[in-house]
Amino acid sequence: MQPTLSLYNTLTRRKALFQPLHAPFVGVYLCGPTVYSEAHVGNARGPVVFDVLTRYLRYLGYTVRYVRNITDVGHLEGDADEGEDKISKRARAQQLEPMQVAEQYTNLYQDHMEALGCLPPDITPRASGHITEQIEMIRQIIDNGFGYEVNGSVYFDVPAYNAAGRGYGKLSNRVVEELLAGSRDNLTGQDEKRSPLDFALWKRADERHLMHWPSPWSEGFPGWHLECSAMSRKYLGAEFDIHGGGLDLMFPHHECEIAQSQACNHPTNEAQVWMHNNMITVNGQKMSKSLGNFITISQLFNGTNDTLTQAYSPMTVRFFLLQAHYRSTVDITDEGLQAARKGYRKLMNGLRLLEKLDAIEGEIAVGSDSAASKNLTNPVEAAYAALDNDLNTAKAIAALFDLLRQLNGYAAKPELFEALDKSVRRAVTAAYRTLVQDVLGLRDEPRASAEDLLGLTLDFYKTAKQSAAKAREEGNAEEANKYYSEIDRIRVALKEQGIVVKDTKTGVDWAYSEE
RNA sequence: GGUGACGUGACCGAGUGGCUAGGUAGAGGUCUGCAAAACCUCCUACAGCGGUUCGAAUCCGCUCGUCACCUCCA
Repeated sequence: MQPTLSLYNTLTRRKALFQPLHAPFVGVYLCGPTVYSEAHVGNARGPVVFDVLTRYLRYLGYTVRYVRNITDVGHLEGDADEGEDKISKRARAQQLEPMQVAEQYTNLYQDHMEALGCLPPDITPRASGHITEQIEMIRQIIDNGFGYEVNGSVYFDVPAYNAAGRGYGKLSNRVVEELLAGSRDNLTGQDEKRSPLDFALWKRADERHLMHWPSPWSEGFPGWHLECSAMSRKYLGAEFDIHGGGLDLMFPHHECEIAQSQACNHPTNEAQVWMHNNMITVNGQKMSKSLGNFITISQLFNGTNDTLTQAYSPMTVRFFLLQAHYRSTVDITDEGLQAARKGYRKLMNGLRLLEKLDAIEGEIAVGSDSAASKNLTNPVEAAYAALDNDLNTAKAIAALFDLLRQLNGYAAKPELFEALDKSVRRAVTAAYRTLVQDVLGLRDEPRASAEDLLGLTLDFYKTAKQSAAKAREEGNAEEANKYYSEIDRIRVALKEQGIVVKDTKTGVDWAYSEE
């Protein structure tokens, strides 16, 4: 397989042709959500981008194993490593089992991701289900001299690691000395850490802590960077192809992940390609839980957020996100979403158009190299080239609109389309479908429910009945019969769909046909 | 303070030395019983100032402005 896809690698700060370590297999890991509250739109960007990435890799012929974890343990709140586990805190407030909270938000998250058109990952590992793997990893880190225990807690020794020439900071472009200089908690006397840069691998649980597990060091819980190193290693190997996440995870989370993995499995950068999607902003400011300026995914779907005037469907949101390149920030606004909705629907109308165009059989071939044919195949090539260029979905979508404009033109003049080379016709309609549905993952969302449409039909039925009755009263039999034949047409048509219209004294109703 | 990113037309948003981005909105037209959709045409911008170059939105410098990471965060 000839590689064509280039990806921007945070580690090298440049784009490079993507070459899997073990083609045709590709291992992809994306940092998933912490399930102690509902996800906001910002949390959806990574999954959507990586969904397109894995879809495209598969389109290119790779066999992908896509892992997206669920963090249901370990992330601490508050300053340093003090404070309660976020999940525990939430659980106490709601009088629920911690795992119940985690389960609830995990399910919600997965429903949202599915609605947004994200195919389920191949593996969705939970941090809580991989405590033994994490303990094993800590043991290795200690054995290799990069971890130390204090009072039942274990910390990663960043200075020792860095002194060994492993390059702490290589991903986020930090220098250990500068980090130390900029550190502000260098005076906290009771801190167990030897260096402010050290981070927890294992924490002893205090009595308020609801989630804890036995370990060689204490009854406690794993540190918050460890799960991804441990789980990615388990399912993808000590070094795999692509690791992704939000830009804000680059430091310290991903930096620490690399350190942990390398402390165990030197030399490795855990993944050969590190990808980071940019943030979603609201009024130019990053959407974040701590700032409180977030729009949850539910709010977006329901329109129940002050910054929104209405609800936006999942596919509108997906299209909105894909209209920007993943490494750019994208500002979420009502206007922007409205524009996205129209664009998305336009694309969907195009999908329906294809059936009409594909039904055109004949051909008065003008050759596949005619100018008209080239005009059609050029945007298709441009779309794939855009995706190959660091997954530029914005540019790919622009190319699709270019193609669509032409197809719409041909729909009005089928004889012109018929005159084109058949293989070209087939190729471009197929490409449109593939790009829109399979690669970008945009599906045709039903605009109206069957029930709503049935209601409309029954309204016409009722009106016709009233008109018929009125005509009969006025002695206009011919007029009345005209209406009755209309009424019968509606009855027969609905019957064919398995619906029986029932005329009752109280009005018109319907039921499923029992035949 | 350290590090990094960005500033594109009414709005969103690609591009990164010469070639129309695209979507939305707006104006005009074609089509049309009315309308919608669609198509055609128009509105053609790159924060400011200097520099490099035959040529810069694109490279360099300065100025102004915005944002991000350095602390949980996708």
